[in-house]
Amino acid sequence: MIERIVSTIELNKTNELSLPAIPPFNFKLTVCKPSHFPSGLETYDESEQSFYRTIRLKGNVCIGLKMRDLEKGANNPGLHVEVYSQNKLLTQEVDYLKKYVNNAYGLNENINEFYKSVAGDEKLNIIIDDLKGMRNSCFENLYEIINISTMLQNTNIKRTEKMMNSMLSNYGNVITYSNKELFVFYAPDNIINTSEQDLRNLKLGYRSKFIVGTAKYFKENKKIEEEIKKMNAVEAKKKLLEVRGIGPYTANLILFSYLRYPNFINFDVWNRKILARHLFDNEDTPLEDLINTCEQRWGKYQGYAALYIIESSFVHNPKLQYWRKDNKKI
DNA sequence: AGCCAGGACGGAT
DNA sequence: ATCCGTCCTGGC
Repeated sequence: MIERIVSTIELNKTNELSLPAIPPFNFKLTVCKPSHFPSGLETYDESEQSFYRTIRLKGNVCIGLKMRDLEKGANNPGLHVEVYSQNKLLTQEVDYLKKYVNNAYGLNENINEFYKSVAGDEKLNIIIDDLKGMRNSCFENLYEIINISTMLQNTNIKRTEKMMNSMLSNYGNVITYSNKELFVFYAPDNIINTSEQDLRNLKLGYRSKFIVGTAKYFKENKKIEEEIKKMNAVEAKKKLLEVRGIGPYTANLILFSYLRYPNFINFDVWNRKILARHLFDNEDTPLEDLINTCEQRWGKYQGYAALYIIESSFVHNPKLQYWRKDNKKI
């Protein structure tokens, strides 16, 4: 499956964690979003009902996670996590990992607040009942989500997948654990000596200079991630837009997915069509009308409302995957 | 062969 | 403040 340009690291199970979630919690839809493209960083095993995901800890430690539903009943839900690594993790590494997973899937967020705030919206509530307990998920750190968004810009998903695969095979790591083989995302250090031309050869196009620039930016601004987390949404957006390669679309994606502000929507052409269909039964609604309607109707939870509508359309429209990859109509 | 889709940018207005 | 040509690749 994976082109082995880098060597594979074999990992063993070294720890198990139980992470409780505030109910309701839908394991499958939280860890494995129907709209997400296959990246090689994660995979869902249907027969085991387990989700495999990799992570690079500070200090360049490659980790594999195997997650399943805690299955403690509706009142006591959560995540069971098996940790695979070369060496046993230090206590602070385990603590970091717990916090990281907790935040990536919003386990401590009370999703009932969103449900309450849109209780009057009948059409949305049909979707909510269907996907109940799904949370926003972003397993990437700031550097990784910027890289992915850069590769999402100005192209279709098929090409994004190709770019990701080239980048991961050339600059990431490959780990094997529990009979799965997955990539681990590269870090700024892995890119810093790469030239724009190297990435152009991998068909990253004009994004090449942004990817190289982002690695340099993170090398020079080591505190950027914690700084942005401390800011409010308006400040964070302003800061993000200063990074070359991040525009309004990418900034909104990061504000919603990664920083978990529930009121931001990334209006790419596909989301635009899905939301316009839901709201107006007309794909070609002007962007301005969409923005205003989402704001009026769902206010501070408009991002979450959009997430439910978008994921729902992927669940119920098998053609959508195909359409999204090839830029065909729904 | 030539045209178009897809975000970000930067220069022009 | 807003508009528009350009960047790059792949698909038609």
